[in-house]
Formats: sequence, C-alpha cells, structure tokens
Amino acid sequence: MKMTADKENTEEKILEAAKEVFLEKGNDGTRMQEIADKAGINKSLLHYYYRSKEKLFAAVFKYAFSQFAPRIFSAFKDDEDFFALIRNFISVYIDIVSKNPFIPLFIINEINKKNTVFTNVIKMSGINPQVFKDRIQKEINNGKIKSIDPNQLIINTIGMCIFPVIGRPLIQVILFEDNKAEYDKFLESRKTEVADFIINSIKI
Amino acid sequence: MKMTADKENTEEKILEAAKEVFLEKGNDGTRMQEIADKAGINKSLLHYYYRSKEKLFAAVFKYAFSQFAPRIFSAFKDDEDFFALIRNFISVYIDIVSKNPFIPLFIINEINKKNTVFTNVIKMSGINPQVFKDRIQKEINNGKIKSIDPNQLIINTIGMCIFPVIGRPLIQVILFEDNKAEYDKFLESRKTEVADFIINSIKI
DNA sequence: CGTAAATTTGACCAATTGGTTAAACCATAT
DNA sequence: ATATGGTTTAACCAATTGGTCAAATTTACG
Repeated sequence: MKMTADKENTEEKILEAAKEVFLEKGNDGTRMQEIADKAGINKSLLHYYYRSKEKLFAAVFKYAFSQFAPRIFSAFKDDEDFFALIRNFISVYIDIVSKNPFIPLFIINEINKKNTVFTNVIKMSGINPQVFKDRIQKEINNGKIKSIDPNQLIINTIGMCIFPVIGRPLIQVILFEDNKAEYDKFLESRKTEVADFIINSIKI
Repeated sequence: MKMTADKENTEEKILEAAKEVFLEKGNDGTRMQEIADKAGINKSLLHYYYRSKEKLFAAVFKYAFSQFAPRIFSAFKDDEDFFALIRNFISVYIDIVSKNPFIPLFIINEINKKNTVFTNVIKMSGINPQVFKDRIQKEINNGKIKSIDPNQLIINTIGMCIFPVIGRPLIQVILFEDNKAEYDKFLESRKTEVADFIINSIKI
C-alpha cells in the first residue's frame, strides 16, 4: 500500500487546482483538463479521486461555503458592546471578501441555478441567523438603537460589504478611472466607513 | 425584397429568446440550440441574423447594460429636495431590479470575466457619476448632510438595492424559511426602509 | 407569371468535452 | 525477487457544441 502522504498530496493538489478554476470560472466555464494541467497531473486522476466533475464541483462548493457563510455569524457570539461588535464584524467581513474576491460571486451564482447541491450544503452548514436577530432585537428593546427590522439591518450590512467586491471591475472603471490602488484604498477605508454609516443610522 | 416586418419579427424573436437564455444562464451556460428552440426557429437562423454566439451575446449584453446602468443615474437629474431624491431613486431602483432580477447578476458576472465586450459598452454608455458626486458634495457643503465620501455613499446605496435581489435564493432560505411571499414583501418594504436607513445615517 | 433576392431548413462537420479502460508504474510486504 | 494493490498514464469514446453549406422555400416585384 502506498503511503497516504502521497495520495493526500495528489488529492490535495487536485482540490487546490479545482478551487482556483471553479471559483474563477464557475461550473460551466470550468474544463476538467484545465484543472488537471494546473495540478500537473493526468486528467484521469481527477476521475480516480473524484468520480465526476459534479462531485469535484460539490467539493469545491462545500469548501467555499464553509469558508464563508459560517464566518458571517461566528463573529457575533461575543457579548461585546453592540457598536463595537458591528465595527469588528464589518472589518473582519470586508477583509475576508477582499482577500477571497471570487467566493461570494461563485456562491451567489451557483445558488441562482437551482443546483440541488447547494441546498444540502446550506442545511448542513448549521447557519443560525437567530443569534443575530435576537441580539439586534435586544438592543432595540434596551433602547440602545432605533427600531428596525433585524432582517433589513442584516441585509443592509452584508450588501454593503459584498457589493463593492463582486462589482469591483465595473465600479473601479466607473468611479475610480480603473485605478486599482485607489480602489484598494477605498475598500480598506470601508472597514470603518460602513460601520460608521450603519451606526450613524441606528443610534438613538 | 422581403418586407422588413417579417425580418424584424424573426430577428426580434431571436433577440428576445437570447435575452431569456443568456440572462438566466450566462454565456457559458447558454446553448445556441436552446435559443433557437425558445424562438421556435431553426438554429441556422441564429447565425444568419447574428453571425456568431459571441455577436449575439454582445447584443444581449448591450441591451442588459443599457437597460440598467443608465437608469441608475437618470433619476438624479432633478432639482428636487435631496432626501426626496434619494427616496425616489431607491424606490425606482429596487423596483427595476426586482422586476429584472437576472440582469444585475448577469452584468456582474460577465464583467468579472475580462470579456472585452463590456469595456466598450461601458465607455459607450455615457455613464456619468459626476452628477451624483457633485450633488452629494453640494449637500455636504450646504450643511444639509454629514460629511461623507460620495463614492462610499453611492456604493452603499446600490449595494443595498442589488444584494437582496442577486442573493435572493440564499437569503430567502436562511432568513425567510424559503417563503417567497414573505420575501416579496421584504423587498417591497425595502423601497422605504433603505431610504430611511440612509437618510437617518447622513442627516444632521 | 417568372425570376431574383431574401429567408428558412436539414444535413453535416470539426473541435471540444466529460468520462472510460486497459495497460504501465511503483511501493510495500512476505 | 516477486506478488499484490494502489496509483498514474495514454489512448480512446460517445455526446455535445458552435458553426457551415447547399438546397428548398418564401417573398417582392417587373
């Protein structure tokens, strides 16, 4: 029997290559040959370790989603001051999406095709927005923030974090004359700007 | 020579079918045969009227973009009260994206592939965000709203309008137990909620 | 009508794609 | 060393895809 080190090495190389290609080009745009080339292996090995393109894609999707969605809510467990919590969450979240710019669009895309894969992944991911909602409602009840539908606040927040990343190529051209450095600065400053914007809106 | 009525009829049918398929499935996911079937014509006619898939796609992209982006800024010409302007813009914008839910994601997607088609379309579209920026800056100078980077405000606004539409399948499951009617209500109420949220944040 | 041009169709093609398979390769245990 | 079983490869395949082309059909018009 061969050592598992080698096996895992190849299997790992495949998954890494698959991540790169799938995340950038989506399911339809991805060619198995390109993944094999990027992994530096024979195409047949893809089918040896993952049986089909669909299975390999599912593995990538699972990774992308687990990498992403849970972190959305993990930052919310603390018992910190609510505004500090918001500041921290937004800073962390913008940082994540900025460093993994392909993941949000990838997830949104595949979710918009009624791909059955994603439904299971979501259910399995144990996402629980109730923690969010409860905390927001608590702050409202305590008179710390204005009354607002928690769902609205949540979507506002995530929308402001994600949109500038997935719409980057367009926004960078229209608003920043395609100046990459300027846009990076813009994204960086959003870590505090968005938080300020939200807090200004909901504080009493 | 055949009457133009018939020709335009077929050409129109093709474009309509192409819109449907391309917008829903993207460039990679679209099959010429499916467009032909949806238009009820022979596949060869696609190449007769539009020379290639790329050309046909370009036509659809041009339509989608022209349908969409210009409207972003058109609502901003007026000399209305600034807050009324915001309310109106957001209401109109959310209405458009809600009724054309595939267009924003379609544009964002194709723009994230360095497809050369889109660069030209953008340049040709005559989009001018300066009207926006100037108006915002004016309101700041007049002391009507708090100081804020106009770019930040613009991205905040559009992000809050678009995200709940392109992320719908995911959000609807996670936050609304996949209740379509509830989500429609949610989107509808955002026409005022988002405006309130923004105005609360920037008003002095 | 008759004819020429525009339109429409079905048959066909070369290239690509995901996937299969049998043989080759290699590490290990006896 | 050699048999064993996991690993890797090259050759191959059926299906799909965008696209072509010549023939057939329809339309306009003298």
